[in-house]
Amino acid sequence: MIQITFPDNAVKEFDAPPTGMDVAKSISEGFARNCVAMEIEGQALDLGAVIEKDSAVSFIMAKDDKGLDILRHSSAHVMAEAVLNLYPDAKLTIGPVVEDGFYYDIDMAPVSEADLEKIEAEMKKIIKAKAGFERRVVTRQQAIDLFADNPFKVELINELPEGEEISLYQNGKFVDLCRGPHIPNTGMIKGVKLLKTSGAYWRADQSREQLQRLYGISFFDKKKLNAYLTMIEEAKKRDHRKLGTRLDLFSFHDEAPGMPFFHAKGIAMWNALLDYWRMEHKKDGYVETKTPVMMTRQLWEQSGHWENYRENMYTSTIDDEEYAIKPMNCPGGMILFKTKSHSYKDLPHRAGEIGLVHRHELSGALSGLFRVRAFHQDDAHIFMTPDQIQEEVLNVLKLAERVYARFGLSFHLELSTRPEKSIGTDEQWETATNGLRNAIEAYGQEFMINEGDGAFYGPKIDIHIKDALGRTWQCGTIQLDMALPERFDLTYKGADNEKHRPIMIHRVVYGSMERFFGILVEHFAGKFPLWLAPVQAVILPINQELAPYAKEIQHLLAVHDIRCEVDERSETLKKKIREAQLDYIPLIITIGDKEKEDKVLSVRTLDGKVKMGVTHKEFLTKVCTHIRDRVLEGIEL
RNA sequence: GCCCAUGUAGCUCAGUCGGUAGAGCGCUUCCUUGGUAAGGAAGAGGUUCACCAGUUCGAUUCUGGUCAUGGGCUCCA
Repeated sequence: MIQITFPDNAVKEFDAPPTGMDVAKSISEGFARNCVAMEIEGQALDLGAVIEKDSAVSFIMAKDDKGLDILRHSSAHVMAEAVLNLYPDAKLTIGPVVEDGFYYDIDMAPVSEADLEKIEAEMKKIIKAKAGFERRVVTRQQAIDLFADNPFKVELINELPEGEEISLYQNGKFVDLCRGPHIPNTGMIKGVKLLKTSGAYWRADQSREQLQRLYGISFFDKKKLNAYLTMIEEAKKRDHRKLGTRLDLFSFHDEAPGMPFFHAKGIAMWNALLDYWRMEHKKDGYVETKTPVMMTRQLWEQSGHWENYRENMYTSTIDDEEYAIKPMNCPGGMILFKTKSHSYKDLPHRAGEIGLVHRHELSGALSGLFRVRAFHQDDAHIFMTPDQIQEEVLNVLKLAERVYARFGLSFHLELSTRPEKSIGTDEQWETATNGLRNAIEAYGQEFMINEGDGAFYGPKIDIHIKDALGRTWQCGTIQLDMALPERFDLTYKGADNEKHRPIMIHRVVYGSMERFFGILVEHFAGKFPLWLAPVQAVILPINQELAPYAKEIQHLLAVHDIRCEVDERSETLKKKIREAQLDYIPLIITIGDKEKEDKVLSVRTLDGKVKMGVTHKEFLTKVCTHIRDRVLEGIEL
């Protein structure tokens, strides 16, 4: 007699040791159909496993995250099987589940798009067979013998800790080394798609074998797959590189790889972002500073960058003296701090800098505005006494919250603590880490802790924003620095008339202006809020006689700080409207004789609605207020 | 930096099984003077197909290299 206890404490008895599937079916057939695996004493097991003794059992369902992971892991097996069917010489290595699907690293010839389709078709055959995954436990030697022709698997087997059960999973003829668990049968994979391939090194080690990584995604429900594919399509349509070209915002050129050229319209947006930034920072007591782009080697040696960041720095020799182009703003900030003596009464000292930095990123890492070699950080260095840490960090968090909310971005926080390789005393780290932790707790938002992920010079808080498609991006960061004040011997005079070492934080909110710009393009899909839109209004005269009057109106808007163009081409009104809509211009103003006579405007907004007979005064008041308040939503006239 | 793919007019792309290139949009001019998502016609535009070599009578097309872009890996004091 076996007693099974369910999560709700209900108990069921079985005459003979049941499998998980038996137990699931005893609840109902429908329930069993949605079961993926089960959990006993915190261990995930196949539904096919026999329960030998009285146990508390909970089921992992298709709707659970864990269930989806299991499905995807099984999908990786199916993909591996399909590859082996088509390419018998391929050697499998590892095939884990990742955030967005699964992959399998395989030692084989490079795979093309067409090959991917073939593999996917083969997978569908396997899925149709609805075969189960059979688990088998073997000895280490048996496993090694079985995978004798696959050095990768042998390496993995040899690394398995002594005493660990070595299990194999068989699906059809295909056998793979695997811990499990797996779905009851391949028929549960209702939607699967292979997405892309890439090279990857065995064990992520450049000196090891180059493998082919095949990426795929799968779902229990075909509709979910379609929704996912639609989301990818949507993301492609929003691609900031495409929109950046179409909306005439920025471009890249061979003459400066990884360094964007901003066009007039891009800079209009850029300046709107900066105006806003300056306003928020002034409110919070920041001053703005600027330090040189290029400074001597000596400075970088003092800061430690020459030793630790050299390979990413651009250097140059002038008049027999070595210089480096700054990859970070902090050393310049140190020099600025030292231009005068400081009293504890002046602290905290908040010095902002929109600093242009250059970092020589690997050529293969460059990607639109998201990964560039030259970018502007909305940096600031805050110098303070140790007991000001918590409040200052809290202030930065509140500032970041205001800024992100302005764009309709939510965010979450992650705290990174002391890494193995680090400088400073235990006591310093404790003060610093507690300061950050207390600040987040005072702020009152949940946060993740990344143990050991801090910089070697201090702990940090990273702020990850979430965009309109649900993608997250790390933008803001607040880093405590215990190294630079030491290296530059920064001091302030305390109330005790003694010299003290200030605590310093580096912080950014946008992060990289360029990257944030790119994120905004994708977040808004090019349809920017009015205050940010590169062209806020376009004026369309219905015929050419009205062009001079249209220009008068343009002038009227321009003196009210509205970014405005006139489309005086000899095209039909329909066509000009269509093009203005496709350029996502928030205000489309048509000018005819009526408007001229009555001194009114007809205004079409992005939603396609047209409001006729808006007086000039009414228009200017509403639009200027809307822009001044940086309203996220569309304007109602 | 590594693997794979791509690189043709300002933009999006077609094409040449090796015989010195085409479309749509955009641009210019003309006709149309239009009332809320594409009016019509003509024309210009490629130092000739990213760059440099090689094979060939002949290369944009084949081969090799370089550069750039994209996807990933890696890196991220």
